[in-house]
Amino acid sequence: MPRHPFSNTRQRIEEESIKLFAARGIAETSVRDITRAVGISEGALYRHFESKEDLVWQAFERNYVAFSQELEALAAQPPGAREKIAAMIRGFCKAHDENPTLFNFMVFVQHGQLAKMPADAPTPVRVLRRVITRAIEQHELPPQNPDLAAALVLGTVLQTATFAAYGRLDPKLQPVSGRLIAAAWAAVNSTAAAA
Amino acid sequence: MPRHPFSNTRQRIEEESIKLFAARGIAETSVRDITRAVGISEGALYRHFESKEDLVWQAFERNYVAFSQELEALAAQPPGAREKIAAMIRGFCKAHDENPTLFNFMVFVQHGQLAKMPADAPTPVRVLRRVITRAIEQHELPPQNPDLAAALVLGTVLQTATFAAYGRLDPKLQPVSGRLIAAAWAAVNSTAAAA
Amino acid sequence: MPRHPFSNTRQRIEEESIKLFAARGIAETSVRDITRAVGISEGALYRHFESKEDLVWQAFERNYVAFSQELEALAAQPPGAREKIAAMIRGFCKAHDENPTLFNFMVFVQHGQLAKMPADAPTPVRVLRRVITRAIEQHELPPQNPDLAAALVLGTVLQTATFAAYGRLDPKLQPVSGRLIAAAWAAVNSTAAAA
Amino acid sequence: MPRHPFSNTRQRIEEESIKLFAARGIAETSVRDITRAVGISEGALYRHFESKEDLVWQAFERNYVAFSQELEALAAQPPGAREKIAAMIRGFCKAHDENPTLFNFMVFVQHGQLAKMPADAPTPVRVLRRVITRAIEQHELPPQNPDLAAALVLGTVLQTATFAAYGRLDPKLQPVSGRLIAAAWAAVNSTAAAA
DNA sequence: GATGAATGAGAATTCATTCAT
DNA sequence: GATGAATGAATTCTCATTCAT
Repeated sequence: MPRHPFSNTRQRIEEESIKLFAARGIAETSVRDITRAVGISEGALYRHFESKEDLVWQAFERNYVAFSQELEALAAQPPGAREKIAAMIRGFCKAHDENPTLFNFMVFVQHGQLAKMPADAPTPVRVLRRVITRAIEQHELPPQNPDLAAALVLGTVLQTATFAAYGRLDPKLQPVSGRLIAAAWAAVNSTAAAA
Repeated sequence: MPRHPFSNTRQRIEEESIKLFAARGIAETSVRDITRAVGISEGALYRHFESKEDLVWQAFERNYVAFSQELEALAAQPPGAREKIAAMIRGFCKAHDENPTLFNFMVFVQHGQLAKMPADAPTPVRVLRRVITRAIEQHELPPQNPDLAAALVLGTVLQTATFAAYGRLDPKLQPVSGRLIAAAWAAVNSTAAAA
Repeated sequence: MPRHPFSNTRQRIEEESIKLFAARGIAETSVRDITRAVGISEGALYRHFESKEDLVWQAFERNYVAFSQELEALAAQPPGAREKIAAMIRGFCKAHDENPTLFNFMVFVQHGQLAKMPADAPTPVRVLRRVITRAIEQHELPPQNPDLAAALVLGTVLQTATFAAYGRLDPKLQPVSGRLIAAAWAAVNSTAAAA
Repeated sequence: MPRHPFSNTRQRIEEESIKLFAARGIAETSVRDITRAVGISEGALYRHFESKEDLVWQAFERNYVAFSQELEALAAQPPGAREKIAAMIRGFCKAHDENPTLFNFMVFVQHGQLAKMPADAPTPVRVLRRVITRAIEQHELPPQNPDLAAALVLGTVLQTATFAAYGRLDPKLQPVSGRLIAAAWAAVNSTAAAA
């Protein structure tokens, strides 16, 4: 599997794969579909990836790790919990708007790739959870299950992204990131009412 | 291969299909997998469903419509907007807890089945959106994009369900429904801060 | 295989089969197609026929023998060779016009049924050949290969029937039977020119 | 399973297909039969043809067009109507004798392929019909329905080919082409007797 | 690096036939 | 006589992967 610095074929395979995976799903995309989109022969793909599974993984892993690290960096900068969470939500929106296809692939289409991540790798959920746990410890947030709190924040962003993908909302999330931050912050600060 | 004289084969096919679809995905589940799980031959399935696609649709449609109608009924009863939304969230949690597999299939696994629903059929999203639109008109909620508000409510519930499916949260949602209601209500009442 | 005299189910199966066989071909017609056309269950067909193959054979044999015998009778009556051949051609046209579907099934669609006929059974070709052989012996026709002569007569009728089936000619053959007789008689009386 | 590096697999598939189609019929020949005859795997066939239907069509179309064009060329050369028809009949006989299997496939076995030919493509029937129409206009033939006349000529040749295929006549048609020409010419010059 | 024919396993589906009711 | 679910083999076709060139 040579990573030839002067060949962008590998890169193009990954890009086209992500497009097709996001549009139709992984199982519904054949190696033939991919190689045809790239403009290479079927055999050529196997110069760059060991298998289709490997291709899926590579396409996922690199981008997912990069995204997670970016979120991590964003969360590291500001001082308070609210600002950390706000920065992460803005990071989600920015990633989405810059490449909705990649965003949807990473978040919605990847099938079981998440389970292959090493247990200590940074992921958006883990980064978010850590910020929230710390905030609860520091009394910046009321005491609560940090996983549930993470779900509330994440749900705010991801369901909005889903609606955008379905055409039910504007394709751009950044214009509503302020609202999403306010909503998420309100949610994690809410207290259970009597059911 | 016994011929079960008093068993409803069609029903059993649907049930096993939903289990397998929810566990592995639709494309990843073969007709063979299904019929093996049911204990019939592959050909026998086609006595009950015209095609795999038809089976997916039948398994989805009936349950989805029933769920949507239940939500609709729940939203019709109480007077205020907050109580309507609370009733719906409780409905989501109840449906999830009663049959998480079916819930996950309907909400997360169905692939493109939603697009086959007639435009006027009730769906959870449409019911929720209608309640929210009305509430905004009646000044029970601040003025806002009703689709975005619907995403905030839905995201609260569905991301929690996702975390439950991943084992990151308790498998039962009903115990936290009060918290989800509070969070959703806080979210739709929040106001965008400066981004 | 009861041939119940008061049941016409068997008869209806044969009739619908012939229609379907003629329209689509034997291999292209399934038992299900047939039973649906008749309005009975799939299993019921096997009360009347041992197998699909048996059904094809039964549907062919009875009609083919009847047709052959009719031709034989027609050829027996008139005295001269020309009149015998004319009677047979008229018989072909009449059989065609009375039931084109049956005619096409017997002549064009039956696949290998002919080979199952016992070697001494009367068939249109054998009847025709015998008439011609006799005619040559009696010097009513010039000396020639009787099989080739039979082909010339038969080709005249059958190709016309083919064109009728394709809509290239009128669906009725009887109006042109006079012409067909003249053509066939001219053909068997022709002498090979230098090739 | 050897990979024949210098053999034209596509060509061999077509050839074996035609043999099998002519021997058993199209529906009665499975893809498996074909690929076994060729000595390749089933999947390999689909590298060369999109589907079995496509294979049938390709096998038919190319040969049929070639044959039709040859007939057209043969009919174009000689001056008189009789010579044109004679040339065509000789063309039929030559095509038959050179490759009876292909001839039978094109003429008798093809099922519905004819209907796929574009309306303006040359076919043997159209060529023959045109020659006859012209001959009638030029008073080289008595006035008559040109389609019926075409049937008379065609029937002469094709029924002879049928008898040859059934072993009822010599497998070679060219030796009797003179007789066929005389018979066909006599037929189209005959006048309807009283029926 | 690249090609594309070939493989072999497996996919969905059809179908003649059987059989408990 | 009739039903129709069930069978099991066969059919067409797809697909990830290999490999000679």
